[in-house]
Amino acid sequence: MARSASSQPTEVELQILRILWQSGGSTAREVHNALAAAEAKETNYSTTVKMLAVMLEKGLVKRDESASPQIFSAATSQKATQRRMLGDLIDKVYDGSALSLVLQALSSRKATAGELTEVRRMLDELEKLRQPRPDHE
Amino acid sequence: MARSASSQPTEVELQILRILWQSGGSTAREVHNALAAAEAKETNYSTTVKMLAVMLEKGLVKRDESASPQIFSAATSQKATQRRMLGDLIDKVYDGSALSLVLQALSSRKATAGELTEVRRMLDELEKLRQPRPDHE
DNA sequence: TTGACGTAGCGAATTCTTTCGCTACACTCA
DNA sequence: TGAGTGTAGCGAAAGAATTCGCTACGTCAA
Repeated sequence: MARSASSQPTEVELQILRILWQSGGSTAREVHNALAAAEAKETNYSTTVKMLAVMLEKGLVKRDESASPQIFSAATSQKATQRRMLGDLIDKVYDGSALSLVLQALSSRKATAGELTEVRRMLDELEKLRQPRPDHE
Repeated sequence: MARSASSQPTEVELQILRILWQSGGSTAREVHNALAAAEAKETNYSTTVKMLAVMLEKGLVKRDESASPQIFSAATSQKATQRRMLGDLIDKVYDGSALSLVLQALSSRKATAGELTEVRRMLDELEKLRQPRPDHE
């Protein structure tokens, strides 16, 4: 039976997901090579295949079996995964305060002027959105 | 020998750290109670003690043995841990782009007007800081 | 056909985290 | 003093994630 994908993807799973997000879809061999290239990871090819099998069982990846060799791709978008993991971090490490996370992200990593401008633009947009509906559940 | 604290604190370790950050220092019993209160965690008291021992070995917590009962406290500040974990998330899930994390944090969790103002203030400050030293490593 | 090479998959070993049972020791108070 | 209560610690079980060895099967070229 498929294991539940209850919690966050693990370390290695995340590495694989990143590869798949970037490529859009890869064979096991391609994933393995990318993995080896990215990290100093010197794992066996069958380890990669096993990880893909586990992830398939968990529902983290999809597989096109009609293709040969089979093509794996991420089951969830990068955005959705980011959102989930971000929310998790906020809850667990920032006591639920998105604000303090944002402030820390802004201050700790030095942003370029262009990036700051971008953030301002986002702020403007958010405040525009607030006007029409001053209060909603 | 002390295990290396190479990677991130694990799930339970983080829960314990949160308790210690909040209290500033607690006995094993206090940690255990807080743990039980926070989660529906119904773990044995000796499990908590063991976790503290493991975390001590990893260097995640400090212990005042002169006190009785002993007092445990976090070895690293919440801020420092936040910074490390945030950096980690940015690297691993946001391809190193702090900007896109910030934008997503702002857009996905609806912020209050006050919070948005706060972010603006931070932006102002950051841009002020940029002026005097237009470029530095 | 058959040998070389690559993909696919299973089961089990290894490693790390989380859990607990059991023991020892200190302290208190009737 | 000694029964009761609580802290401290050890070693090992249970669980989860990661790794690999070995086998089966397809394809392709000599």
